Amino acid sequence: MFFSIDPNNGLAIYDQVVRQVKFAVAAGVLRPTELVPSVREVARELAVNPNTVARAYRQLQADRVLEPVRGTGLAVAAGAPDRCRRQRLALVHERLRQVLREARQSRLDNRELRALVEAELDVLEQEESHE
Amino acid sequence: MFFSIDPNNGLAIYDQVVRQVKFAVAAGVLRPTELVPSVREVARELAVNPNTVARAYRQLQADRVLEPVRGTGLAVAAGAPDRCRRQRLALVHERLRQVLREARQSRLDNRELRALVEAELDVLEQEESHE
Amino acid sequence: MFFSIDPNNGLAIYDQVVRQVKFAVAAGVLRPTELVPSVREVARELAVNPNTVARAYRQLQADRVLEPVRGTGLAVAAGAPDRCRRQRLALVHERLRQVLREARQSRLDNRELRALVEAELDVLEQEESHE
Amino acid sequence: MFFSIDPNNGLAIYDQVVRQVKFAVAAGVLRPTELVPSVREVARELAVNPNTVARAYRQLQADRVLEPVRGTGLAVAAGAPDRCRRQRLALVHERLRQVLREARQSRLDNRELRALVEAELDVLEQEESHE
DNA sequence: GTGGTCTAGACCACC
DNA sequence: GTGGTCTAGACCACG
Repeated sequence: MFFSIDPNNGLAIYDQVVRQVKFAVAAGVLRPTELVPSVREVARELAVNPNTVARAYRQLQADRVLEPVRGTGLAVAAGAPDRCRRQRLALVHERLRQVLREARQSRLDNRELRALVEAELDVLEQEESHE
Repeated sequence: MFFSIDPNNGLAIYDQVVRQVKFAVAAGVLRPTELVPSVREVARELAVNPNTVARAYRQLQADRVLEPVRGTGLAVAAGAPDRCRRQRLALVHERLRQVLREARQSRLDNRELRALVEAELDVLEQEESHE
Repeated sequence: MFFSIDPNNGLAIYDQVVRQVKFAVAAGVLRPTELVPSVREVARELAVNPNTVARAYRQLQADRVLEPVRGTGLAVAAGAPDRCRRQRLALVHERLRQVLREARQSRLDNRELRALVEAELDVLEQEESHE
Repeated sequence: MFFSIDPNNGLAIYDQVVRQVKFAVAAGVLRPTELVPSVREVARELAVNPNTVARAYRQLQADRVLEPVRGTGLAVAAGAPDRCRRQRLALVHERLRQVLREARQSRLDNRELRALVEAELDVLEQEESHE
């Protein structure tokens, strides 16, 4: 599936779902008119309360990423990929900025920060290659 | 002064205070036996409720970074610099990892992520040179 | 219910709650995965401010006795019974030692102290049999 | 000297001083008309703020254990030994009861409690013989 | 409904 | 003046 949740992310679970759906749409993994998995299905897979998924889907409808198809479910909206692509960088940027800002308060200089980033990127790459 | 709070940090205010005190101790800005500014003083400067600062200071006592000097205030504990230095990297790492993990889910590759990081580092540097 | 508070205990209310939860877990009255009564419920029963109970529960989380179940409440943690059993004697010992130390300063000898203890134990037994 | 303070006693420092003076008077270590050491002297010996000792002495005057001798200092009052002897047991009893009450809540039975008390009495005896 | 955070303001003990 | 405790009540996120 598309989603993986980390309860200790700092981000609310419903927000993680929202963001990941947007990422999937931006990346073309989910295409316009395509149906997203049902609230219950996602809830089961993520071992999360259905209300939480429902809330994420509600948010995604408000953001015009999903739209209801009567009697069928929720589908990716027509203009969604564009909107999501535009948001994607901003979403990541925003969080990255907060973290780097704090890192600077901790008196780490740019060199040390770059090293940190590289170390983490390596970890991520390893995780991915193991899958 | 030492502290600056960002309400949209994702982190609770009391947690930001905790982290910044630890950073200050790790960096040697606050030295053992030195008194930290009083709850009321910090609360005034940050325009925050004294209870919020008190909670941060309570947490810092639990973490053995601060210790009470009866009727006088809170002082940096003896072994605190070591403990804080050891924690500093971990604290930053932790948050950085979460953000990068999400960034990868957004299907940005390492090259793009590095560009993002560099862009943000530049922004930070400019901010600092303007001060 | 589990808890009973004595405002003139010398101990802070939140601390009494902390200790009693630990005792209950040590005694097996509260078992792992079991939910503790909610902050609001305990607050109502003890006629105490919810924040006070919340503080106790926060402390118990820091001590890894309780752990959050998102949106559901707080549950007894897996390793908690062991931890609590190990702490139980120490907690009681600690307070007992302080009192006996003072009692000796009052120049009561061991014989008189034992008599005092026996007298109090009798009182307690009577109280309990009356219930 | 008469006094020894334990900052982690749970009891306020000034209260510990009050109680110990009463104990000393009850035991005849301090006799009527005898001068007690000056606030400054006690404060120095206990490494405590003079205001704290002053407060204790104020309390002791209110309790008619000490009385001022103009231009000289504070002396043990005439009826003080009787009053203190009567209070002594009550003071100790009170604290002992609280501790034992908590101990029972921790589900220790009388046998275990007696063992605890004996263990602590032994510790105290050793401490005293070492002095 | 749950806990988490924050605000506002009280009182106390200690220095 | 200091920190510690407690109360009262608000808002939010999550289920």
